[in-house]
Amino acid sequence: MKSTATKSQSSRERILQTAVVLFARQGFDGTGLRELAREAGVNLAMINYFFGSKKRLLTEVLDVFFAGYLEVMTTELSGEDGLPVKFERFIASAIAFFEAKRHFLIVAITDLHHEDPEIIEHKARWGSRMMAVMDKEVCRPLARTTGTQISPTLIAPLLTSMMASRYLFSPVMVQIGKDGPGVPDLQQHTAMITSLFLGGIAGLGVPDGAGAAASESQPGSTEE
Amino acid sequence: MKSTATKSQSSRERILQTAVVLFARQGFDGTGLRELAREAGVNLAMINYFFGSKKRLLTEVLDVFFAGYLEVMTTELSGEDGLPVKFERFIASAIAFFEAKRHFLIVAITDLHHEDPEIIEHKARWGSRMMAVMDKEVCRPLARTTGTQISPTLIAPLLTSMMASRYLFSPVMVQIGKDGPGVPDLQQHTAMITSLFLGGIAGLGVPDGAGAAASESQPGSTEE
DNA sequence: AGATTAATCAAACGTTTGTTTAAGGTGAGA
DNA sequence: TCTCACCTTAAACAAACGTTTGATTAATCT
Repeated sequence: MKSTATKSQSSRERILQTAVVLFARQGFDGTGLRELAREAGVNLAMINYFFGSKKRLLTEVLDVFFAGYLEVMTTELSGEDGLPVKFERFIASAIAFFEAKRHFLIVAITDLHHEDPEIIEHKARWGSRMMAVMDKEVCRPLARTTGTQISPTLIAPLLTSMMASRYLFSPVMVQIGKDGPGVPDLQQHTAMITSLFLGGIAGLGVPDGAGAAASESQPGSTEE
Repeated sequence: MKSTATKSQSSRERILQTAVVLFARQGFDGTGLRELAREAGVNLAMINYFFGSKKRLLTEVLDVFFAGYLEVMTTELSGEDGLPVKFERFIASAIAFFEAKRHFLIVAITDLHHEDPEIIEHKARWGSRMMAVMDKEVCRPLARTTGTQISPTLIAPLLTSMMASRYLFSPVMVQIGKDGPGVPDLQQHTAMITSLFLGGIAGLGVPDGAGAAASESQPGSTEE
């Protein structure tokens, strides 16, 4: 049973396309090279012939995702518009990118814990560049106009996690949805995150309760 | 080099405690039973003696996390208080629980993609119970008071992902933080999420831009 | 045409995998 | 002392792992 990769592609491309699907479904360590070769319709030795090692195949998968995500980030967050406009653009584009590269996203996030120094450092290099963009385009303007100090290492993972939640949980949610509420569609997901991120649940029409004092406890100025 | 498990615990407990740390660090498939036995200071055969199989060991780890998280959810979200108060309580308790059981959290989320039907169904059983609580205590009151229809399969993963982001990204963020902005502490993380979830970035002092029209595009009523 | 290169293949390399077996040890109750 | 249930052990099992080898094909260049 072949996966999405068609026979017309080159062997190298076929391996990469099949790999990301299997890695997303079974994990990196849970996917054997023989299974990958079989699904991709290539000989086992071709994988190491083209990629050198299994680990290097993983880094290529990661590069595809991080390069694309960084570009979305750079494109949508820079400019002269206000933060709400920037965020609305960014969230829409990022989720669209996640949808298109959903398997790459899952591999990138669920293999985040891989303690292999080579892999960790590889991801950290991409991460640093994203933090720089976030800091320049979001955190500094925010501090300048409102005085609120937020670290990019706080806001970036937070926003990314929100947008990725749909894909991280989908295997389980699909199973739940068998005889429960269906999985919400993409537009709902995008609208919900945009609305929530810009206005919180207050933006959904929830009146401020007595506990809304949380908005006064300024983040970014906590002593420890 | 022994891990956190001390020699005074029973072998069974020592295996479980060591397993969750290794699973979180290297993944389920990336952790061998011999390595686990060595780190826990027990004989290899003891693992299958106590747990029957490696897979059953994983389900026990998952049960610890899901049972605790479901309890937090049930406790903090029920009652007569308004939604903002409930959410503030829930976020504080949930993050405290995540911090205490951080390794269990990482295993539960990063192994979400395991396609093994037995594992998927196991997680779906817990998930269904959480969706029920979310629906009863959050989605229904929200629909009653504001008319906004949100599916629990949308809000639950979203909120969980926000709170878990700190732990999901920490391996990479620690590496980045080596010579960049440090990793924000726990209070900042909690305050940020509470503030953001209740009031969005508008609650941080950001004035509504021209693009804040997103708050008007009601989620939950999208046509496809 | 002959030489060179990239691509593909079957087969085997030595390890490591999860699991099982059979034999022993240990301490409490009879 | 014997027993019985529980715990622990070393050794072995087949299967799967990532990687390498040497030969063969097909296309490109001289």
